[in-house]
Amino acid sequence: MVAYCPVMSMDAVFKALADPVRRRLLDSLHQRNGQTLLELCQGHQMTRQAVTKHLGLLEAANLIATVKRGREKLHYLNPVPIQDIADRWIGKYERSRLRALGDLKQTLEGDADGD
Amino acid sequence: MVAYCPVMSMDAVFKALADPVRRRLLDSLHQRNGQTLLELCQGHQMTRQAVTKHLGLLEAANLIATVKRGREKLHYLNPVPIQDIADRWIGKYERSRLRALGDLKQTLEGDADGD
DNA sequence: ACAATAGGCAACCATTTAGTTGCCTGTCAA
DNA sequence: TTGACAGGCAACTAAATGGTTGCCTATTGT
Repeated sequence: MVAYCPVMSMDAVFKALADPVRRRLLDSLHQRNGQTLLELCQGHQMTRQAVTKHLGLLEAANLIATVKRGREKLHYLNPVPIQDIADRWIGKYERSRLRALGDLKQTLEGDADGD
Repeated sequence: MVAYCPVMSMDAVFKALADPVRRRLLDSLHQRNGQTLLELCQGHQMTRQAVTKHLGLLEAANLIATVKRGREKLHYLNPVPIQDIADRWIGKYERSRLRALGDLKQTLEGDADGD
């Protein structure tokens, strides 16, 4: 097995997820894994080549893995980087959830009254 | 209190998080909430105006809230949209974590042997 | 009153991005 | 073996992005 690099550029993952087309592609693979390029093009109002570029970004971010089978190419979802972001980045905001808005509330009150 | 709209364009949140500068700004507010614009500019190798634009995107995505106090502007982190994405989008990939790579493994084996 | 401070706004520029078209290669099936 | 199918690659275009400079307004402190 390939040793998984913990954060193969977290930035690439964030950037890859920034586009709605790419998120739809991931959603599509989530529904049915192992689709070919043409299958993934279904329902997207753009050329095959455009979809290829999006898939290239997803692959660069390690969000999908591909396998060639004969003349077609199968695409597989890799949810690990998403999980990684959830753990390493989102997690810390989760914890501070209540505190953050509390600070704002306190400032608003202090501005008017100082209580 | 303002009724919080569950998903005030999830796309805006993803796009806002796509830039490392904006993630650093959020991290900075996470460390010390309620900073002024000039405070947030500290350590960023760019003009105040550039930072203002980044903060504008973060505010549009509802990731920060601002309060004017005199001539300065205080910025407060709002972690709710991040939480929202974690719950509504990332969550479903978490669940399929094992299945996804399992599919790929099966294809690879099937390609060679069919076991 | 006035200089300094905090910030807003608009125009402009360079780079990146998202998409296109056109053409080429490799595989499969009749 | 040859035509159809799946996909790769490169050049080009339009629009979005990230940054700048220049100037303006409002607040503050002396």
